[in-house]
Parts: sequence; structure tokens; C-alpha cells
Amino acid sequence: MEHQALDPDDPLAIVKETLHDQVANRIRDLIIEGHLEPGSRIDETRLIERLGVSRTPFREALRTLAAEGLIVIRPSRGATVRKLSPEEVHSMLEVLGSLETLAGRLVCERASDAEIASLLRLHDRMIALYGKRDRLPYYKLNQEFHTRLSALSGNPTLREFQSNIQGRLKRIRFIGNAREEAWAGAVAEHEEMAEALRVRDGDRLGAAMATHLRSTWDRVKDSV
Amino acid sequence: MEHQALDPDDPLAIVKETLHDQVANRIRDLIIEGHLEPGSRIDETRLIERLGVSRTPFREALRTLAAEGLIVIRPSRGATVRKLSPEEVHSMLEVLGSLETLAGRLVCERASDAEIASLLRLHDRMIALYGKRDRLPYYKLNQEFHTRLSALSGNPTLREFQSNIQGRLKRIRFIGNAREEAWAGAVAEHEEMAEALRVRDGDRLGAAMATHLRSTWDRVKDSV
DNA sequence: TACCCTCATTTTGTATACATCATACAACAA
DNA sequence: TTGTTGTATGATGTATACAAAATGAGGGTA
Repeated sequence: MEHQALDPDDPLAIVKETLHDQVANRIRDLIIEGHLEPGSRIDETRLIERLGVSRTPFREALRTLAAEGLIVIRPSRGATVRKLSPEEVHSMLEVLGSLETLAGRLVCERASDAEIASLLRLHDRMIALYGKRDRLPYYKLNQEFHTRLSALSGNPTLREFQSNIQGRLKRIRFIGNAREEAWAGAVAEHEEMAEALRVRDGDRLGAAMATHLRSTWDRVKDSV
Repeated sequence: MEHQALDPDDPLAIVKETLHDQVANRIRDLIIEGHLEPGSRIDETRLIERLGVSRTPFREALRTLAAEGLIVIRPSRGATVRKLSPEEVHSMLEVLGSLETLAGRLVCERASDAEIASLLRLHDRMIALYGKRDRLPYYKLNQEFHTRLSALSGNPTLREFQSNIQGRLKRIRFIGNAREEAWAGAVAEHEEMAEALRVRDGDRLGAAMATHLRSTWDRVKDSV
């Protein structure tokens, strides 16, 4: 007899997480939080010791992260945290722009009124945080806004890739809003996105997303 | 003293490939060639035996393939070849359309005349093969055309994602051109793409790519 | 017949041991 | 010196051993 297929949305389901998944998540966090710097070597022995796992799940996690583009493994030479060149960052923002433009159009076509309302609520909370210049929560909500927008496109592949690129750029984009006028610019672009959402104008929202991501490049290009 | 960074173009360089890379490539081929059917279980024991490797590199390869979206691993339940729902196929073609639209525009902006000429030569060879109804070589050249177009966009991220989606859809798209009129339609779309390339009209090429991938969905949707 | 149990078997997850390779450094030669 | 070769050390790659979990086949009960 086979078990029922697990429904990941079922709140009763016990989510079983294997060690390599836990390790992968942990290392992802270490990279994002800056404990592992881009370009730096990942010392297997030391990290294994600190994480308290054996090499097998650890190395499997490394393979996953490599496939995700977060680290680079060179045969017999170990793994390093991937260091993005400015060109690579630009290329990612270019692709992200294309993806989120599509997401914007799809959301206006397919999302329910309730879903759009929830996006707008997220937006309002972001604006409130901007008013208080509360940078970290704003940043997190901003990430969530883009993630949700992609999710609500109803296109799982779009969602997957958006999430992947966002993951690769997480650290860099955090730096982006450091300057006050850059942050103000981003907020203005978000206002335009929110307005397009309110009137469900897919082309307008798409254009706003494209503009937003081109501007994002302008905001971060000097710090990469 | 550190080794010289390997120049992959140096014909003298010994390309070192670890076992898990070889295994990953091998399994990719097995999936594409249909020896491992979508939805079917991947029997670790048996496959390991036939490949002649131990479990460690094999399982690392599985992790890589899972991150690429080719297989699905459920904790304690083993791996299965990912079976795409029609919705997923559609979502991938939608994203691929968006990516290749961007690629088309970028190629017209950035590629050299020689590069565009090489794309057009590829196109001409495809047409010749279509004239002979030589399906397998046509299919392969077609894949290469799309791959090269993405590469010539000069955007490495675009290239990476295009390649990923193309890999996931390889089997399905092969089925697509089975019917004669479907194939003829694809060829007509490629003629339009070639013409846009000749005159370096980025918007026109982008539009042609978008149309092409929407039509691809129409061609494959009944067989997924 | 349908529905649990139980337990052997198989399969998967993890740890560890062994093999191979890169790197650093010392000894030597030019 | 300067460059080259040999060698030790540590890190990476792979195989195997052991642990834990899932699966499946009876066998009993309602």
C-alpha cells in the first residue's frame, strides 16, 4: 500500500527535511547574511564540524547550491561562494526584468480581486515602513512583494526562476537602497506598480516592472 | 603556487570530469532518449550497477538533476523522473517565449555581422533538411539554433535558463513536429525569424520568437 | 471481503574509511 | 639567485558500512 501523496499545504503534514536540505538552507543563509563572502573558499572540514554533519549530506548540499548558481565547484579544488561580475549582475537583472514584466501582465489577467488586494496591502505596508525609514523590514517586504507577484502570475516556472535569481542577488540588492535618493526612486516606481495593479492594467504594470528593474541596475551598478 | 586557470579552449588541456558530472550527464541522456520514462521510479541499486559507480557520486548527480528540475526526489521515497503536467509545459513555453523574445532583441543589438551570418547559415541548413523531411537532424539543428541565438544575446543568465528549459522540454518538443502541417508551420515561423535577423530588426525578431513559442504550445498541447 | 497488525525485506539516509589529487615547501641544479 | 623536481600534507573524490525508514507479504480479526 502506498502512502497518500503529501500535500505540502496541509498544515497537519509533518514536513520531513533531510539533512542535506537543512544543510543547503543553512549555507544559503550563511551566504545571504554575509558570513560566507563571495569569492571565498568553502572549507569543507571546518564547516562540517560547525554544522555537526558528516561529509555525505554536506557535499550533496553543495551540489544543489552549485546547480542553483550560488556556489562554484571546481574538480579537486573545492567550492567557493560565487562571486558575480557586474556583467553577470546586469544580465540577471535583465532576465529578472523580462520575467517580472511577464508576471505583471499575467497577474492582471489571471489573479483574483482578493489576490490583487493582498498585493496592494503589502505595498501599503512597504510605504509605511519607508515613511519610518525602517530599512531591513522594508527590504524583506519588498522581496516578498516581488515573490508574491510572481507566484500570483499562476506560472510555476516563472515563479521558480524569479525565486532563483532573487536568491542570487539577495545580498547585492540589499546594498542598493543604501542611498536615500535611490530608495526614494524605488518607492516611486512601486507606487506606479501599485496604481497599475489597482486598475488592472497589465501592460502598464509590465512596463512598470521593466522600468523598476532597469533602475535597480542603476542603483546597484556602482557597488558591484 | 597556484595552477594556471584552465583555458577551456586549449586543446592540450586535459578535461577532468568527476564521476558525478559524468553520471549526471549520463542520466540526462537516458531521460532525453526515453530510456527512463517520465513518472517512473529511478532504481538506485539497479542503475548504480549498470553504470558501475558507487552510491556517493550517483546520489550527488541526483541532487544536481533535481535542482535542474529534471527529476523529483521525495525524502525516503527515492527519485522519479519528473513528469510534466500540461500546465507546467505551458508555463515553461511561456517563460521560454519571454526569454527568447529578449534574446532576439539583444542579438539584433549586440551580435556581430559574422555571428548573425552564422545563425542564418544554421537556418539555411535547417530548411534544406526540412526539404528532405529529415526529421532527427532537423530537430537537432533547431535546438542548436535556439541555443546559439540565446548565447549570442550576450546575456549569460538568459543562456543558462534557456538551456535549462530546453533540457526539460527536449523530449516533448521532439514529438511536436510529428504532424506534417505542424512542422510546416514551425518552418514558416523560422523563415520570419531569419528575415528579421537579416534586417537586424530586434522588435520584429522578438515578436517572431514570441509567436513561435506560442505556436509551439499549440503544436504540442495535445500530446502532453 | 475489508481492515489492520506484524515482521522480513528492500530501499534510502548518513557516517566513515580509503584513494586520489592539488598545493606548499624543501632540496637541488643551473 | 632562479627555476625545477621530489615529497609531505591536507583536501577532495569515491566506495563501503551501518542506521533508519518505507514497502510488501502474510496472517489474524471483525
